Amino acid sequence: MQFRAVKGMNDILPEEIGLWHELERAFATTARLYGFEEVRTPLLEPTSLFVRSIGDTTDVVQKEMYSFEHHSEQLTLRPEGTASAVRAYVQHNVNASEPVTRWYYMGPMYRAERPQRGRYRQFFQAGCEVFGDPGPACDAELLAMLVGLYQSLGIGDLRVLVNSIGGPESRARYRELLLEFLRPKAAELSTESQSRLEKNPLRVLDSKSPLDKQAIVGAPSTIDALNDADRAHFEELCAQLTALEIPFAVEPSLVRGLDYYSRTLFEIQSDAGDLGAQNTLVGGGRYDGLVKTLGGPDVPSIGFAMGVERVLLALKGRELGKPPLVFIAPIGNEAVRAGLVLGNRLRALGIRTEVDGREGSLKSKLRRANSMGATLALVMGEQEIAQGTIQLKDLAAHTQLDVAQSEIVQRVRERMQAAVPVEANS
RNA sequence: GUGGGUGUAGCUCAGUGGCAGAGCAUCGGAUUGUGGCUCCGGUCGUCGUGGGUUCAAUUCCCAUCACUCACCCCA
Repeated sequence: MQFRAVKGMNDILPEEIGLWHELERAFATTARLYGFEEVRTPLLEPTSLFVRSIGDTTDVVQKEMYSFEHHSEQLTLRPEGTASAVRAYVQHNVNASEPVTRWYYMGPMYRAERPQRGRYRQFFQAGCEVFGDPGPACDAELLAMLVGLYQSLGIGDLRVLVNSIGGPESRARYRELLLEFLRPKAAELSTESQSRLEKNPLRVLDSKSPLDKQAIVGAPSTIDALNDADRAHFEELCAQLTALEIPFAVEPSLVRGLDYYSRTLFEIQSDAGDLGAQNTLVGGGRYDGLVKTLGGPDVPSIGFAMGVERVLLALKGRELGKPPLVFIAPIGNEAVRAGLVLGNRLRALGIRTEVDGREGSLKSKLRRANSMGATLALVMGEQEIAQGTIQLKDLAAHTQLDVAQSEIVQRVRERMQAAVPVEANS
């Protein structure tokens, strides 16, 4: 019996982990730079948390959650991060100790969708949430942060899309406007859209069905239905983005699928790298009513989540240098024992070291040293042991010299000092 | 849930109704103990699985499973 990873869940092998580390570090560094602090919440939450926050008419809740019962508790593997963050924010009364809270998180999410490029059943999200700031300044700042992050990673072809669906009042009004527009055309819509027309008419807007695209031509835009306060919020956001010199487009068809959003919605897309049809790197928006919905105080909030695998796809093709390494090649038992001791002395100095204790020819060991991208090789054979030396080989320069055993650590340290520390690119 | 594509060596893929192939990787040799390039050689396969047609199936047919891309939806 040959075991395989569960469908839609991927192993991340050492070959690709370097890019993950780079992205994780870049995201965390950027988020901290903007005043965010990390939170880690459980992967498992009460099922009702997601039903309440995401909405029971959404696809995520209706057919994509990994839910089960354990000792008569209904539990779900988190399909997204915002609900958990809000739950933790409310549970710990965070609003009582500070007026504004900025959190970031990273971790796996679970949705039982049909996998394809850029969409997996276990996938990683990196996200930020701001509690207690009604915006629009923090809305603009989030977008500035994201654009800066992607640019610093070298991802090109960025498209920043923004929209506003307004608060509850504007949203209700828009719903009616849209229904008035669509009802006469109901027969022209795709069957999916027909069935959800009355339940969730906004979803028709971002349908990719040609029928629906045709039908919504000339439809009222969400912007048209905004009340004065919502409109002022959105217009100021646009002005701030312009001031920050962030190119953006107002996209009236941008309506997020999760029910909790209000006012600002945004999305950043790219066609860089190997991204397939799933070209949305990050999506987010404001959810001013969610904290209250989940039993907390009336605190306005905004957040985003980016798909880590998608950002990685956008980066694909980039090579990372291997971290510097000292490769110890001892021949014979006596040399291997000495090599083990030497290896630990070097590691104690923070020098990444591999000891090749295998039986085998020196040639095979040096071949491995080379394929590992080692900076230095230390040859310890009969000859060296006999004369109390170790041969220090510089793999790149093709030079070698015999060094007394008593001096080898010092010599290696001098050679490796120029090299980048292990953490920097591993 | 719907539709398309692909399953042959560790990887990327050729190929044929009649002995199973290449490149890369790996291992060894050319150099008794010296890596990158070069040259020579070796190892590695139930040709996804099950059934059918046939003297003969990896090839043709049917089924099935897996992977993959796209739709839906989403990050």
